Amino acid sequence: MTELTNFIQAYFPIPLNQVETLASYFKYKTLDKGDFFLKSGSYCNELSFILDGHLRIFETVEGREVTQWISSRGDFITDIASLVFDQPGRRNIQALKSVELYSIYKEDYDRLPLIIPHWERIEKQFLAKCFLTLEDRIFSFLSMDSAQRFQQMFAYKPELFNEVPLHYLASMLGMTPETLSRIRSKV
Amino acid sequence: MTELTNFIQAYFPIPLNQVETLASYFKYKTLDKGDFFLKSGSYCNELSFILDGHLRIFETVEGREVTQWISSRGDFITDIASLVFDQPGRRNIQALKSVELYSIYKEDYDRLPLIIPHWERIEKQFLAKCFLTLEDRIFSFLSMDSAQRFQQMFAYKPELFNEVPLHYLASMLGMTPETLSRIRSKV
DNA sequence: TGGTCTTCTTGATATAAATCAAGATTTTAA
DNA sequence: TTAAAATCTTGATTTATATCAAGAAGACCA
Repeated sequence: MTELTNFIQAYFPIPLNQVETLASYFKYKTLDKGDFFLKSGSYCNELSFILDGHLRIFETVEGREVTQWISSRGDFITDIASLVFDQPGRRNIQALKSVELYSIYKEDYDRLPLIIPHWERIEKQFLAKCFLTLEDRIFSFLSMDSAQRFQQMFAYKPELFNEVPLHYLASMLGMTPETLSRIRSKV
Repeated sequence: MTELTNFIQAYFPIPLNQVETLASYFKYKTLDKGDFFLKSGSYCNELSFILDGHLRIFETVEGREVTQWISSRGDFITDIASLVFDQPGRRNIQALKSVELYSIYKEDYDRLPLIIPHWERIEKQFLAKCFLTLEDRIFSFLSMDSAQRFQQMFAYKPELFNEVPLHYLASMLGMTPETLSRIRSKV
């Protein structure tokens, strides 16, 4: 369980004893390659922490799959529309390899404000950080060409490019697999 | 002041008497055309509500201005990095016409959790909604061409296209003014 | 009022990236 | 172990969009 507590500490600025308390609500589980963490339209009733493996967030648009993001070891994964607003999940989330997770389920998650002091504030700050990250990603589409977006992503998460089929990464970067291949061959 | 309370009610699900309390912290101010609400690198110490006019959020990249977003009547405006994390503002925010605002300043803003019950939760939900909006915008760059992005934006905020110079909108949509002009001429 | 600046459009051309196609390599599964 | 499927690359071609250029219309101002 120590790995989980380390990750929690990295994300949430709370005292050590509360880290332990928070960690105690998370339950270990695994997904096999191809399993769905969430299917679009279903409810997502968990917030999960990825211990190992990759989860692809995607949607099918006019017959082709558009990959929004790939989450990996050290990332949290959930569907905000479900978890925060009790709405149907907006995207598919599928394991690209076998995945190890620690999950807190909605029943426990909803009681965290009563258990962890200032939980709502901590969560607000967590969401604010996500907001800044998404803003930067939008800005990258407004200001960079394909090669620059590749370089930025490669600098940010180099291991992805070994561990995940490249056509998913191409989609996530807003380009075709052929374009990504040609960009890579020039470096 | 009733307009402000209406807008607050639309955004924040709190009882009427608290709406009044919250509204009492906001101060009216105006900006002239061309004035900066925020300059990149400076601290933004206010959360503001736009009563009238348009504010353009942009950054200069390699000599050219990239417009990230244009906020209008009914929108909130601030810099999250400053307001939440006390960091320098990330973008320029400039009035495109004369603008009327109601602003709450950081000193008061920071005390809201003590004044408005469940304020942190309300704010968390507000940020979660922003998160979903930004996600959708990212998805539009992954799945749509220029004409589709134009149509989506035109359906969402048609009045913008009368009231704001089109080259700013083009930049915000990730295309050149010429491309936007040609797309428009086909409709 | 006239003149300058900004905005917007339109045409010609260039460029980035998509599409189509095929082959090579690797992975998966029977 | 082998066949099938998935992945990745490379080349040829097409398409979407950017760039360059010029002119028209409107806004702003001295």
